[in-house]
Amino acid sequence: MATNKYEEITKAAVMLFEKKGYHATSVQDIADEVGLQKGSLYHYISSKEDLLMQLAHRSIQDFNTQLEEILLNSAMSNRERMHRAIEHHLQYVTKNVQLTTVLLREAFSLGADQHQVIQDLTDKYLNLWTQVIEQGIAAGEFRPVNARITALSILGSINWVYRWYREGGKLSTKEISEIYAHLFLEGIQEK
Amino acid sequence: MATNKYEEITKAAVMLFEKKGYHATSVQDIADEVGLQKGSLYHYISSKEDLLMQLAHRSIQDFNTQLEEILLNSAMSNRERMHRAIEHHLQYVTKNVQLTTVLLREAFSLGADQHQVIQDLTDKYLNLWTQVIEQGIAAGEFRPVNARITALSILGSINWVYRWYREGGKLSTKEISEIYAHLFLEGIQEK
Amino acid sequence: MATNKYEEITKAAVMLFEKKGYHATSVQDIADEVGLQKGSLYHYISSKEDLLMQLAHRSIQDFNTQLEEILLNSAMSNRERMHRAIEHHLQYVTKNVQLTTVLLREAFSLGADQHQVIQDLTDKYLNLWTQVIEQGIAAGEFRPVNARITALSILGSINWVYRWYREGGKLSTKEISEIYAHLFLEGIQEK
Amino acid sequence: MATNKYEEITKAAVMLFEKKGYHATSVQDIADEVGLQKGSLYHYISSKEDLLMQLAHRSIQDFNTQLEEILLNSAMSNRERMHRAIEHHLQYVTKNVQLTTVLLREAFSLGADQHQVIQDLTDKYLNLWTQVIEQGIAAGEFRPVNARITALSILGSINWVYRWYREGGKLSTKEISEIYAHLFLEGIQEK
DNA sequence: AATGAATGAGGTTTCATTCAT
DNA sequence: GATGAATGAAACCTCATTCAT
Repeated sequence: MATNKYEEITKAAVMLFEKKGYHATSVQDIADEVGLQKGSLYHYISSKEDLLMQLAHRSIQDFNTQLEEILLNSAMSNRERMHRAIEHHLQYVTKNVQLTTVLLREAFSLGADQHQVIQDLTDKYLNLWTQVIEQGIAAGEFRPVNARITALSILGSINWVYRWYREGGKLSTKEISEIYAHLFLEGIQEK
Repeated sequence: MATNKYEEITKAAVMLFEKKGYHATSVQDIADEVGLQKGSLYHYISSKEDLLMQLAHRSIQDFNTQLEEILLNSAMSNRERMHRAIEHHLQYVTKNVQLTTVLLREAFSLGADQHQVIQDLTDKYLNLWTQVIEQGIAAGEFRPVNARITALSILGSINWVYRWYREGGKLSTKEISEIYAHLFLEGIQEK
Repeated sequence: MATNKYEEITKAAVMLFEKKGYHATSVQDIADEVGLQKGSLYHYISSKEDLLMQLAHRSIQDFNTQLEEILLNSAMSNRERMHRAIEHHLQYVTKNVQLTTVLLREAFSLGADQHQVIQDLTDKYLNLWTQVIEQGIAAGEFRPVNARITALSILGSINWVYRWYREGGKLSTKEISEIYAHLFLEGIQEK
Repeated sequence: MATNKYEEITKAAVMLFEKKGYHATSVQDIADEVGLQKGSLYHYISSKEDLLMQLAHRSIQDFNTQLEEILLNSAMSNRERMHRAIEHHLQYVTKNVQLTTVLLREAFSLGADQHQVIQDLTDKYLNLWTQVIEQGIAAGEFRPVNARITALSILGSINWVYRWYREGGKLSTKEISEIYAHLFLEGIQEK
């Protein structure tokens, strides 16, 4: 099914990094998983850390691309944008729990330079969210909240999902999205 | 200055685990930090992992104790309880960022058994939050939301704070609390 | 000269375990002996203990195989069998003093599980000897002695040889065998 | 019951050395056993190795003393001497299995110098046995066997008993002695 | 006599990576 | 492209011993 060996290695790494953690996964483990010798892996990857980097990078890029698309759609209100952003984020997390876990839990293990690259892309993602909120406030759709803190709080909330979501649970991704969207838009207080 | 060597070791470990991560911190690093030989550390700790365990355990216990106190206070409405719980949680996180980081980021590095102990305490904490929400719903204070998912979303949000909070930032802990409390209670939507 | 690195390691280990003892021999010592880095040894062995296990196992297996062959030879009287068994045992001990020493002196250093495996094979060997004696009694060739104790006493005696035998001594293995065989068959008493 | 602390330590060491082996027994283990701190032990012993030395020394001295007494008894025939020597040796082994084990299994762990001291006393013991046999041959009581090899074979046999003897077994020490004495004097062959 | 903190050397093992074949 | 031998640094931990109190 794997179109090529690198993809295979990548999949094995995601799976193992998620299951055992980056540090606890040895290059040997990955080699075993794809049926190669340890040494042979190095025809495809330049280092274990680089493998992690590629994965984290791919994941955060996906998040950014996805959010940019939503923002570029001029037909939506900011309320709708927010709703869609939450929905897409959660969809990505739940459809790619392992990869998301690698990004959110393991990227910290990267060396300072590489980590900074991921950090910058993460900041960019945060900024896009902040922007949606600011636009919503400007348009009178949202209350005049602190946009950055609010973005951080929403993102923290929906990122956290990788920690508890398991496929085949009671609620569909769609249902979870609705709960989250409603929560952030309306709050829990009875009016 | 240190009243007790074990506390000193504990502090060094928290600091190093937060800065470099558990795996990247060697026993040598800790020994250097407290001015002991590597071997001498083992008069105080039984293993590096146990050191991590003690720290994580202490932290999650603190969280639980704190929340239980709020719940036992019968004079409050559930709305007030929620508000106070958010405030206390954030206060703990911001006053103990390093320790909280060790709990939330590094506990995963514990062996299965130890990790389960922490997990169980964490679940207990989640259940206490869920309980507040359920009581609020029963009392007509909150909308009839899915209590567990809502608890998870709020907790994820306020836990995430360890990832971006830095002492001396623009906002005080109190102000951050207000933003979070308002968000979860009222939502961001303009009425 | 070595056809195979693992054999080389094995030989070095036998030599060192015999000379210095298992505990006093470090993995470093073995590595030095074969001209490898400490870490490189682990391409060939899974642990120092396993190395000991392999050696002990090989040795006791040899003993068993050898004795079984004698027992399967139906052409012999039990007196002849006993004589041959003593001779072969002594021949193995004197031709493989180092390996025998590892088996008899160091197997105790194995962990409980591994040690039990060796113990079971040793018991099996004892049982084969007991069997020869019992058959000899049944056939009227031997006096009606306690077969098990007698087997233990003979085995103790010929095992002990590893403690004093040195190549190039006054007596040949053959001569030593004759002395032992005569002793156990006839006793020392003048008739 | 212990008349003094040193005796207590000595007993603990014998027990532990026998159970776990000299190397696997830590000074901590011994301290725990007698209810002292590790450091406090050194008021009584000069080193762990010295402790082993004292025990081995005591044991081999006992063997020698015992045998010398038998030899000094001029009233006995050499046949009787041999019988008594076997009986006393076995009695010592079975009454002091732990201590005998320490002598026979662990003395090898002593440093070269100390080990030589034990070796010399052991050689002396062997010589006493050889002497009995030689006297018996000279007196026409024994066949003209190789006295040293015969002594080694008998000693090996009765030393080996520490490997399988367990208190409360089917046979009494007396019965075991008879079997051994008979074996070496008469052999197993039916006349 | 007893403590317990501290040492420092040494032990086994793991592991990412390289490279000749 | 694949192997697998080899590296060498670093990891965690143990332990006999010392010594000031």
